[in-house]
Amino acid sequence: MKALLPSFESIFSIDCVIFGFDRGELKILLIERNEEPFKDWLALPGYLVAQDESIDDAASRILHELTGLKDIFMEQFHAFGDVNRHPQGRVITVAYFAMLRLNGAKELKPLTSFAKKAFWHPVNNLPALAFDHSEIFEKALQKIKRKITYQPIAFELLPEKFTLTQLQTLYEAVLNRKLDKRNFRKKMLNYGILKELDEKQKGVSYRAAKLYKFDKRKYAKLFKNELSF
Amino acid sequence: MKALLPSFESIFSIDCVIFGFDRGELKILLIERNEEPFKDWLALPGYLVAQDESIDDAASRILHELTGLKDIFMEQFHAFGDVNRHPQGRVITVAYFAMLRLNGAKELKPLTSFAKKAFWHPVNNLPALAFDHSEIFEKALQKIKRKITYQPIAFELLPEKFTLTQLQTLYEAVLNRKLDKRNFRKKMLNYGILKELDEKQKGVSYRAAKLYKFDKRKYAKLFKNELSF
DNA sequence: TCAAAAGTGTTTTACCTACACCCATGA
DNA sequence: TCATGGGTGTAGGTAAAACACTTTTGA
Repeated sequence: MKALLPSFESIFSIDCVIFGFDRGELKILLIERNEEPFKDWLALPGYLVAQDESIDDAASRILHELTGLKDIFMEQFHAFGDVNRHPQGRVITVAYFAMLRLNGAKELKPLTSFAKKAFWHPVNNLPALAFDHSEIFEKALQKIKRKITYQPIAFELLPEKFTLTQLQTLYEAVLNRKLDKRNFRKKMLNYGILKELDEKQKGVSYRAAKLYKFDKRKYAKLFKNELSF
Repeated sequence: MKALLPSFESIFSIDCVIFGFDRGELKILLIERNEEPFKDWLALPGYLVAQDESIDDAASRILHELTGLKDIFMEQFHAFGDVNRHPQGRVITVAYFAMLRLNGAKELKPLTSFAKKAFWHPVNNLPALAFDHSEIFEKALQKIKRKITYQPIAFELLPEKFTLTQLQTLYEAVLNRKLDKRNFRKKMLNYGILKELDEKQKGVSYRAAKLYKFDKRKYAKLFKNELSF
């Protein structure tokens, strides 16, 4: 029966919007393309999916090959399928996003010649990007803005130990507005998902702040309960 | 330059999860397939996308051709791309959902022979579906459960004029639990997005309830403001 | 007059918001 | 000793949750 039917192959791609947070600034990961179309343009890390890999697997592989980053948990957020989004024909793309801590020297090094280089760029003043990647980026930004208000995804962006001020700065960067310090701290501590450490910041020329850790165990418990109506 | 590059065609599909609400029961729209693979199976309305149509356009066309329904606003919610989800080869699918009022005789009539028929089926006790459609349906259900708590999508499912009890029954069906009548009414009326009509229910053998309309103008104003942190 | 659903208020508790000053530290 | 960010409390308003009885209507 199957033999009577045609057999399909498909061309489609994955694009990744990877957010990082560094010295108070929200950034995303870009590559410089080394192949047509859009050779030499800046673009989101993205490439075609192989016939024998699931889209989730493809996302991990592509990110790794183009940037050197591994074991990043990405979440799918939208498929982009305008007819002319790719100059060579019909290629839809499935977009993923992730949040990533930039604690120091996570090296960015493309493993293929498809990308000349990979680098972090502040989300403000992004240059024009290849394909419809600017649109994809905007949609991802909207997504995390919303998501950060009901899930503590922010912790992915910080080093393991962080101060409340760092956490607040991050929220302010994502939401793009100032928050009240006292209210912010109260609310965060009330969630009960922070572990206070017996440790303080070091190497600052002012009063050292307490360090905190994100308590994944408590978080899991908290968010098992569905949102209330 | 372009001529040097290969030109792509792609095979991929759209599947639609259409929710309806009828006499206190949440339902979805299914078709009975008339073609291989999965001939004679029940499935979500879905088909392959043409090369020259965007995925949003394809979703509308496919729903129309398989069920006769037109001008339904659908929202994309997820792409499914496991390697073996389609027995004929690599076919990823982009899934859309919509909520729809079933006020009486919206006729379901496939325009192509691809579907033998289209019909509504209660979401409880769904039979096995073709491909990975059960998984797609589950994801859509999760999606609207969450969405109904922060956006009044429920109104799409009700007739233009409805009673507060009907509205509550709908929320209870989607969320799958009982809600407090007084709190529900207070909350709904407080949103200010309901217009009270000078009309009452007819043909019931008990005290007739007031009818309400959804006030789209006020709703638009309310939800322009972003969620507060 | 009965059955069935409509309709209605209060209290308690939790959370949000706005707002300003002293403290600890290293340079 | 000074500059810098760390750290703290309160009052008022709003919304959520819990909870039970009376009213209206048609059969």
